[in-house]
Amino acid sequence: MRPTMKDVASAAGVALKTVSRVVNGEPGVHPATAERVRAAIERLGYSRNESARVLRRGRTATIGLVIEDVADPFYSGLSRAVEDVVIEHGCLLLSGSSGEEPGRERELVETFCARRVDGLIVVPAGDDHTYLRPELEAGTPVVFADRPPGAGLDVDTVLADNAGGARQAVRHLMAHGHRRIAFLGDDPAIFTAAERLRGYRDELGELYDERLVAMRAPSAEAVHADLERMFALDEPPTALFTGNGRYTVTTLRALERRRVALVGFDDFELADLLDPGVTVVAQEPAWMGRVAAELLFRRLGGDTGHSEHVELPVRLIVRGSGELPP
Amino acid sequence: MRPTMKDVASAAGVALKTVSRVVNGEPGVHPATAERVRAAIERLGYSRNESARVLRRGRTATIGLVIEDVADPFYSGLSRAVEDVVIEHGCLLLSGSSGEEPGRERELVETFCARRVDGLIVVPAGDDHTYLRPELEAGTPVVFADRPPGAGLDVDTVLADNAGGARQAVRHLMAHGHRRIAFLGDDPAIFTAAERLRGYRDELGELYDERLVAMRAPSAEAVHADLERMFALDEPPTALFTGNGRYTVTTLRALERRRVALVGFDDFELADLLDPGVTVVAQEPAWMGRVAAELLFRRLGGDTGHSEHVELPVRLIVRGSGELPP
DNA sequence: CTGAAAGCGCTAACAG
DNA sequence: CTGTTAGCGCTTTCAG
Repeated sequence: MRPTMKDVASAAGVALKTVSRVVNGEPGVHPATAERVRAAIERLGYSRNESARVLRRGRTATIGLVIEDVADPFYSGLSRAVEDVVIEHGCLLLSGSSGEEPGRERELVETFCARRVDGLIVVPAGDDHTYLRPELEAGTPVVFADRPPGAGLDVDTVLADNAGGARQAVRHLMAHGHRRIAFLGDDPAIFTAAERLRGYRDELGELYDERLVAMRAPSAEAVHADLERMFALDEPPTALFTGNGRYTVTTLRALERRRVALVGFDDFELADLLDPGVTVVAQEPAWMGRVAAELLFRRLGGDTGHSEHVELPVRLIVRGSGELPP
Repeated sequence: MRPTMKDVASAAGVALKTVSRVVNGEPGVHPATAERVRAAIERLGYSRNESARVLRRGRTATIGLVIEDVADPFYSGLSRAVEDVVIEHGCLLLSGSSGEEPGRERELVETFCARRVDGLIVVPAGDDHTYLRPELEAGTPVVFADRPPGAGLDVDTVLADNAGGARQAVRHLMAHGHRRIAFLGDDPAIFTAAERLRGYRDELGELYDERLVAMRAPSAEAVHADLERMFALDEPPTALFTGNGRYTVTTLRALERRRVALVGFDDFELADLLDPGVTVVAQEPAWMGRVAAELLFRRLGGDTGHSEHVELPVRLIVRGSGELPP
């Protein structure tokens, strides 16, 4: 089996505690003794068992991250930023993808909690988070990112200005002469989709027409069908506003080479290389991840103030598709 | 503090061990007793402390994954697949990005090992992995993915057919009449880059001209400069072969709207929407991740056969850019 | 069917 | 400067 501190201790002819001191760089060990211990460690190939340490100290130095899907560029960008902050703080990251399934989200969170992660960053899939109550009461800080928790939970949140971004997109298209602007977005059960719809609707005001709205999961078939339906209207849309990165891409594919004005929510790689370049309302996933992680570590550092609600601005990037005339 | 098994035991008026039996679904507990225990668990909000369990049982039910960068679509696709397999096996995934730095790779691996992960999947950044020796001797299975370990380490590997893919790309361009085919790739210190160069060179044979080869990190400036240099030659290239996804994108950007035949290694989203569509040699990161993870779990299941070396095929996807005439 | 005791490998508290 | 002791919360072993 693997050598333990006890083995190192007898190999070096010292007490267990002395080895512990050397391993943890605690002061008060004679240099010569320390050297003997280090030699024994080297010789036996000893490495501290963190599990035992965790059990004794009560902190795992581990953060849990639940996102929707690591393979989605938005979330992988967020993950990487979280990871960087976590490492800076000498911790490790346990992460999992919920796949937009509330049950999976809950399982992941509960498994992370059973492992006693020191803190949790969650992009929720569901809208009932009462199951987190005991964990919060036990003192585990939790930060929700991208989407808020279900009702009745008072935790820190880091969200983007979804409604404001949607307003900006619509305003931009209207400034370029459009009056018939369609919105293609995800199921409004998803917070961000609902918020973007709200912004779209608010900005359009009188011009709002529900026939120009389609909200469901962005399959190629769904998007194709929705576009066909809208373009067959008496007054078809002259511009499109797509509700997220995946929607934008699916829509561009469905449009084939038809040139229709388009603004998408979320930036994506190569948006600039398409013809025309795709005008987008860009979020910064890495920024969101970093802010959420830093907030979490502030809580871990002892900040027990009121829950904070950060709203990250978004910005319009003009590239051509949003400036096409009606 | 949090309730422990002991607390549950006294609340239910049974012994510690009985609670343990109920929590673990072990047989041999009277239904009525079990019910009392479950009620106490519910009432106290008890959840088992996995750290203590791990310490006692010696298995963490955790797999470590070291990749280059989660934010890179290739690795995030691989990650997601690994994660799925890991979850299927009731385990959790600890992951980290090396950022192509050997030191960071080693730190991550060692930290994972100190946490006693049950197994490790590594996309190495460095080429010396002797530091893994003690871990391997302790019986921790390790699978290398995408790139092999440094000399002297006999472990399982899952690699793509890099050289074959490069040969395929070159053959395709030659079949379309090209004789001056440039190669833009990463630093050949990176295994995949070196292998692709090898395939490119082999296939070109007599036509190989080192002036048409540029290998370094794909910054916009570097690629721009390399292209300028090559296009200024007496016999400039009529086609380009780019060594990975990031290189392809950087090169497309540097080319602006110049139409040059191009085949890229790695597929990427929107390759089909560009004009012309980008012909690529595609790998399947999710497949690689799944194969690596399944191999790892076979080892964890007790398979102690010789180390395996899986080579995953790649496939050419024809979209237009690779079929442009000289 | 139930329980008491030992101990996983480490750190905290306190002596020497 | 060094060592001893107790115990983190659980599972394992063995005894009722």
